[in-house]
Amino acid sequence: MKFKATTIKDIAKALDMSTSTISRALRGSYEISGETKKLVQEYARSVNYRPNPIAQSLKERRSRSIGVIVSEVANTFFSNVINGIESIAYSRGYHVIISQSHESYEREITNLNYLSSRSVDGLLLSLSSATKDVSHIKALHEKGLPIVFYDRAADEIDTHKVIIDNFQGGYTATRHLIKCGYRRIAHLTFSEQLTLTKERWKGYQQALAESGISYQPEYVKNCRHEQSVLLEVEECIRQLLQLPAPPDAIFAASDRLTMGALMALKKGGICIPQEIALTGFTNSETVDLLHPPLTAVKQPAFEIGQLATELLIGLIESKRPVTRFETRILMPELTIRDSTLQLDRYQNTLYPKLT
Amino acid sequence: MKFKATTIKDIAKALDMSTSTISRALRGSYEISGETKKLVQEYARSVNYRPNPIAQSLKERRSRSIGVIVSEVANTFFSNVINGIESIAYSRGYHVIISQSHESYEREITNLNYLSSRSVDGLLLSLSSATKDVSHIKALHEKGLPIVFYDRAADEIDTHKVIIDNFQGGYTATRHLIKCGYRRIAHLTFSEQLTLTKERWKGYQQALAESGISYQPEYVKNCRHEQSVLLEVEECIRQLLQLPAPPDAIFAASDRLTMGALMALKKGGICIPQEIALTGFTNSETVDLLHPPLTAVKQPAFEIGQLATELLIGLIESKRPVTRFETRILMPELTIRDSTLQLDRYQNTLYPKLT
DNA sequence: ATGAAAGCGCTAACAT
DNA sequence: ATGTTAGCGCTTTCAT
Repeated sequence: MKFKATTIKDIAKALDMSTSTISRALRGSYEISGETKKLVQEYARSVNYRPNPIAQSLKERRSRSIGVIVSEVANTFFSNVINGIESIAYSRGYHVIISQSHESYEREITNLNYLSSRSVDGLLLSLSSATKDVSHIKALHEKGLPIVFYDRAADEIDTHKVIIDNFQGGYTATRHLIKCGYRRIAHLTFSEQLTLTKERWKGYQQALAESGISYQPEYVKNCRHEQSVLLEVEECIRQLLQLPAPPDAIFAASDRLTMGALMALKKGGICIPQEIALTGFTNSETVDLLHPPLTAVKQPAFEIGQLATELLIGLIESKRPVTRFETRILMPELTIRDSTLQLDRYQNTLYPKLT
Repeated sequence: MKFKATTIKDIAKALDMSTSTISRALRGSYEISGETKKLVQEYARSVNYRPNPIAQSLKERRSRSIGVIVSEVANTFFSNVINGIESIAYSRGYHVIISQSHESYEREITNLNYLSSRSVDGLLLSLSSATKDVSHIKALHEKGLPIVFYDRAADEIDTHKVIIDNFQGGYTATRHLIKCGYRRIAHLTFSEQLTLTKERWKGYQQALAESGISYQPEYVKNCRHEQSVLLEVEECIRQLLQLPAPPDAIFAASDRLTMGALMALKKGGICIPQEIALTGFTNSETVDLLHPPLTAVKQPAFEIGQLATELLIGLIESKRPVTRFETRILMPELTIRDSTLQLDRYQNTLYPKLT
């Protein structure tokens, strides 16, 4: 069942030369006469010769491939990051190997081990939401494996990072709600150990504080992603609506939470934005087609992938060890649609003017 | 910058044994004494030894990895197929390498060459919509590379295939529209060379014929995916609506066409389903959250991935050449939502009764 | 300008 | 039960 491809040896035999001559001729070495080169290259083409990258990798101790760990490919944010990664990797001659952590710490470790032993030349990493301890990553990094974090980075590891301004994302979304006139704003957060979560949360708090709205801990609900997101979100929303002063708006900190909230509210027959406003992070491409179209913060996923890949390839191809690392911060963007409403009742002077 | 991992040689030196003893001990060969085995295995663990899969691949002429070509990871159908593939591959000890063809014939060829030269043990393939000629695939297949097609298969190549009953999908969707009372049903198709397209189209025709509705070629619009899908679909719909008897319903044959149609109709301010009904193929998970929730045909993407992977691994691990190939046909499922409406005006006897 | 030979890490046929 | 050796396909040093 195995098929055998043409090797350098085959060509050498056919042309009655040595393997080294073939190897050199194929790579255009200056030591080989033009005539021989031409002969070899033409013959190679005629038999459709392809160098065996496995053998090359073994020899050169590099694979010209980079490993990527995403949470889920079935998430628009990550699939667009992948497209960004591929666009750069492809043009620089690298291949991309993708694994999914499915938000599991164990799978993250398994994948990491696989990829590193598989001799990827570098790693593009976004932490799983379950990851609390990053020593497995640190170990690889200290052994010299080039790693670039994207989106969800580990503070403890000093390497290149490409993230977005999560504080700003949380701030802008919340600020928009406040400007619209909402005052009782709930916040759906996820994995507390991710810096990203904390930052978005801080942005939320800052926006509240600036407008003199007091921070209410009971308005903040953490979804641990331990069971079905939808169930978790439903439960959170149920609790929120049972509060003596239920929120008039929700800001969800992730794609899945945003969709979960939309689903849960619909299921509960609650009108958006009339009964409650909703905004959140999402990269969904059909956000305009939803009911209602969602006011949402979108991350520059494609650009994140591109930038991270450029940095990684820089690391891989650097002649001497890199010791100065940079953190690139991209800006998320809020698009206002119909799930948040400019409330007339706040157009007057009852509340502090907001600019 | 490179880091050097522990090799069998290192262990052999440290323990003063031969590399073959180490190799055998590590793989638990019966020829090695329990004592030696234990010693070696413990030492290996203590130095965190990992076999180098590149070297293993080179030696064994297999990589324990399978290549997958999808059109786009950023398409729910394909990302769910990938999840299905991974779930099986993972448990059988295979790794998955994903490439995207982006519906381009050239990229399909490049990826195919890369993957095959990269010594994947087998290939899971879905044709790009631009692929008309499959001789590049045929060549690989004839060389003995195990290939399983999923979803979009090449008729000319005799190998395992996992597809859905596309005829049934087209038939059921159209039939549903007819049952609702729609009579002027348009059909948005894509790449004419794909069998899948033809089958869905046939299903559409059959449903019409059974109800005595004459087939109107001007109701069938082909979108070539040559430019932005949205623009193409918009143009198609514009043409449809300008017909003397514009359609009262649209059946779209692919995910992107369905979303494109929804977008175009919304943009044109046309109400669904009041002014025109819409149904189509889609695997979007947010289909319930759309406005309106779409009546749609969903493909069992996860199962397709699983089944295709099982068949492929069967092929890879088969002792003798497989000559009898099977085509597994899964059933798509129509879910009725709000983008199609039971029209009262057709509840009477004006039109032939439909059961 | 070309060839011979070693070696990347691993496995396995063939000794012993 | 363990060691020796060859070889997977390629690159590269060292001869010639």
